[in-house]
Amino acid sequence: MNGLGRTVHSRENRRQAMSKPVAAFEGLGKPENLADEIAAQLRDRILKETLSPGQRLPTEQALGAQFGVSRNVIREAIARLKLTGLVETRHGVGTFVKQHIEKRPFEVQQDDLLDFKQLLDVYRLRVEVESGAAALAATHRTSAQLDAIKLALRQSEQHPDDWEVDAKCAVDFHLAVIHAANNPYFVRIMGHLDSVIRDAVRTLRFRSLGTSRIEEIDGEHERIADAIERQDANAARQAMREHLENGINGYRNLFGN
Amino acid sequence: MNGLGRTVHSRENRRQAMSKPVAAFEGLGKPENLADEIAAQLRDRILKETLSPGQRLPTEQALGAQFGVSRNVIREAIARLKLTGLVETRHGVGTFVKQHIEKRPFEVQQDDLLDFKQLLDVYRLRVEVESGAAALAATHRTSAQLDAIKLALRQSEQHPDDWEVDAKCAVDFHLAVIHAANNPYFVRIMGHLDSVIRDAVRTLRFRSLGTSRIEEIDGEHERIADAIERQDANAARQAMREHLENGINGYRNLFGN
DNA sequence: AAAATTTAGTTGTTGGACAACCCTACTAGA
DNA sequence: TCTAGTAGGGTTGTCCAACAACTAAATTTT
Repeated sequence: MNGLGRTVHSRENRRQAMSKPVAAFEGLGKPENLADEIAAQLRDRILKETLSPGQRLPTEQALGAQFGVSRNVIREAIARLKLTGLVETRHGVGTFVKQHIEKRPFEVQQDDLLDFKQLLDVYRLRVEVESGAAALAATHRTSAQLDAIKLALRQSEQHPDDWEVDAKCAVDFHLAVIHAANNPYFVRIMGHLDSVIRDAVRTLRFRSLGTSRIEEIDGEHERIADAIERQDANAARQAMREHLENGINGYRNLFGN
Repeated sequence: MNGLGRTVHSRENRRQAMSKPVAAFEGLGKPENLADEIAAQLRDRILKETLSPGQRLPTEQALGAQFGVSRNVIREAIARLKLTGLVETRHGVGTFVKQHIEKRPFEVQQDDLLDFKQLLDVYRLRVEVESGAAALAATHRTSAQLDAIKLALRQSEQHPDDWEVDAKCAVDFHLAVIHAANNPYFVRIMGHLDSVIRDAVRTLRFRSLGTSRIEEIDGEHERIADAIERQDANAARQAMREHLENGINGYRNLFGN
């Protein structure tokens, strides 16, 4: 044994499974792709199991034999790990687990968000970032951006009945605030966090508690917009923070966190 | 013309350049790798030039011909773009620029940080995240983690003379606070931001203004630690924010931002 | 006209080959 | 004996040619 455990599908099994489109395996998930599947498995082994920083991975040939795939697929899998900063390859020497994994780019894996605790952790990060964006918007906004914020607000108030339209307007409002910060990095990370949170909420089968809060939400949005208009950074930050925390508190009671 | 412009190195030129180790090209940067080089070029074309969302890229064969490399290299390059969320491949159909680029994982490219304005934008994000981490640390810390924070503080005070040791202790202090938040996502993104900022500071050739501030820094650290000990989240957040903003203000005056 | 089949084009995967590179061990000369 | 150079094995990087799996459109059949 060389420390990497057993392969999951023998080459023959995989071949069978792929010719019959029924696909015997795959409890849940995305693989769809041999390289993705293998990259995910290697990532798990690096993060959880016995592959410590600086340690060398088996050769591409060996990995190919273990997983029952060609060297090319292994190379693509390793390329993914390289890009995410988990490993590093040295030409003619081998592939090694990186020393400083903490430097790697930030990304939330969908697999991570299976329970409410993890969703809450991500949400807390979102609260900080978006509150900061609101504060920056207060001091850095252009007048056109302020108009966009007000517009989203007014459109939301015009549809107090229609549930879906109202939700869309709320999204527009938050987007307008973030863009008003005039900081591309806030836009980038909020885009990522928002999509991740949205997916998680869907897979955890939350149903909108928001409908019971629509008037309060409008009021909170108004306070945020006011603070941004007055260029009061601290007030904007605080208002946004309270708004976001109100949004999650309903769920927190359900889960007792 | 098919919209992708001309190739940079013909196959023959590249072959020559590779047999002679002098390597004719390489103005600056990392490529080292054909796939990396090509992935970078494709990324530029998607972000800046004429490749709009939803549009289809040329086939892998065509790209290989254009760049003068094998289809395999093109595949690895596309795999990188796929992972960073820029493109999406559909088996048997083609490769397409993704519609919602904003969902892609958060990563600061080193190329982005060439001037102080951009560094400041990233730093603002860091301020928000790390202040939030301090607040979380105040409410979520274990007693062992509080001890670690205090230890880093005391070690820093013990070396008021040694410049390098003091800097190391400061890093330890910030790390201890972040970990005390007990939220893996804060750790992850702070790791990324910190390494990016560190690199940028180096390449922009800043020299430590910090030496003139060592006593103040110790005092600010102490206020942060106190607030965390008292479990006063708002005070911790505020203290950390002021500390970080003090740290950048010296430079801001230099650049007039 | 609608349904079934064929066909062309594209990505996914494979296996083998060679180049470039690093490291170690061995050998030849001082 | 010690040092410098060389040869060799092992690993990653790149290329090539082929086939499988898949999609969409064209063609044929009903």
